[in-house]
Amino acid sequence: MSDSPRPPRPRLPLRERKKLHTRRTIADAAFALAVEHGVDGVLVEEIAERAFVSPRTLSNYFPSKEAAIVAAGEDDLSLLADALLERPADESPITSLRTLLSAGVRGWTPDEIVALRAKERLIDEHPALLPHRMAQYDGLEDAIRVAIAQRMGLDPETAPHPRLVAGAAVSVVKTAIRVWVRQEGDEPSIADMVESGFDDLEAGLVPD
Amino acid sequence: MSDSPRPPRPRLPLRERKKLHTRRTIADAAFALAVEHGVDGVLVEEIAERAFVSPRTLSNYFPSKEAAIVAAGEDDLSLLADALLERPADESPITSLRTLLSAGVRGWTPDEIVALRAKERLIDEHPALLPHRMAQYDGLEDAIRVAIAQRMGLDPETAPHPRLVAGAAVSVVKTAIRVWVRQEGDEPSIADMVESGFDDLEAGLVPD
DNA sequence: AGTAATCTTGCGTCTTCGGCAATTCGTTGA
DNA sequence: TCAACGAATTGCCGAAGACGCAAGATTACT
Repeated sequence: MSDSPRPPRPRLPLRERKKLHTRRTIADAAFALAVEHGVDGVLVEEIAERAFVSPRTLSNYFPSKEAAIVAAGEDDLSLLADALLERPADESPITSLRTLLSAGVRGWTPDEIVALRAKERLIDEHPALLPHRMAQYDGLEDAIRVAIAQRMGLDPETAPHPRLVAGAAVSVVKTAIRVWVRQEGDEPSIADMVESGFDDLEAGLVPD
Repeated sequence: MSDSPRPPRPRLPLRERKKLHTRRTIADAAFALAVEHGVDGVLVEEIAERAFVSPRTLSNYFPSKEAAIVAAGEDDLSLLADALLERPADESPITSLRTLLSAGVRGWTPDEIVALRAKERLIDEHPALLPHRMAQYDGLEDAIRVAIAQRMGLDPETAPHPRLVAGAAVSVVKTAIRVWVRQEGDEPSIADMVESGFDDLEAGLVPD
């Protein structure tokens, strides 16, 4: 373990960090209240109050109550993108993604996992949330696509391959989460499911 | 061409057909007006009027103006599901999907293709529409997943494989559309792109 | 034909979304 | 350190939208 001179992680200016914090606070408040009272049982006013901002400010951060709720617990996509770019240049995209995504998932704390389950249940119960969660997955896909295209020296907009890889990888994560949420206990873990999902992908999706 | 005794396609009762028709009329009106005046340049009242229903009725069909706009031109998922179940039992899911999806896409009329391009542009310009389009793709994925699981005798809820296959197949379609919309001319066709997307998938998504 | 089930609609109400302008807070350069 | 600039927060307010409810119209069933 050499302490490699970590490329200068440009520390965010205070203003940006504050924005991030506000955004998270709002999302967490929205999510907690939604779990407690149901999606339509909570007013944006209440969410704003719990997050110590005005309703007007909440509007600046999220275009809708639903978007705020779903945004809770989302992890930072720029980190994933950075990590993707730092993988060995000769590694295949799928391998990079397998490594990073399964590690990322494995790194979730028990609290985060509990929250995830709650979030899934909430979404199942409130169809109005679903579009926003799907848009979130699409955002993840975007981040992956752009990073992969960059790694491969392709145009992120028009190259099909990075899009496919990103879409498939996101499907693996989505599948792992959805199946995991529906199963009885906590085993197999989400990370295990991500791994086997990638196995399936790399085998060309042939049944068994 | 033997006229195979097509399993009795249960003709929909009048009421259902009427509902379908209303739904389409509303969606088409919403889409047309949105293209013309922009998403926020059109009132639900105007959409309702053009679709010969009351605004209140529009609410019964769609939970939001955005959902109505995006619903325009969506094709019937039950048809795809039926078709999937009618494929030879020994065919692999991926092969079935390749066949049906590329045929489906190839069957789009020029008008539908023009509309598709307009729809994509509209969504690009109006981020509020994106979540709803994503939810649409998720609906397609659901239909595929359930049919595949049924074909394979698996539980649609908890079996990972059908979810993965469905997700990957939808990614192929999504990719084909998005790339096609961004390219200069109309060639290669969307159907060609679907085919090569499946090639890529079946090869395990290895780069070239 | 007559009854039951389902759709449509109008009305009223509550909520949300976002423009605008004033204020507060963070950043930057001297 | 301080001043000047840029950015975020907030209050106010109006325009729409979403939906419960109940009455009337339409379709389905026997």
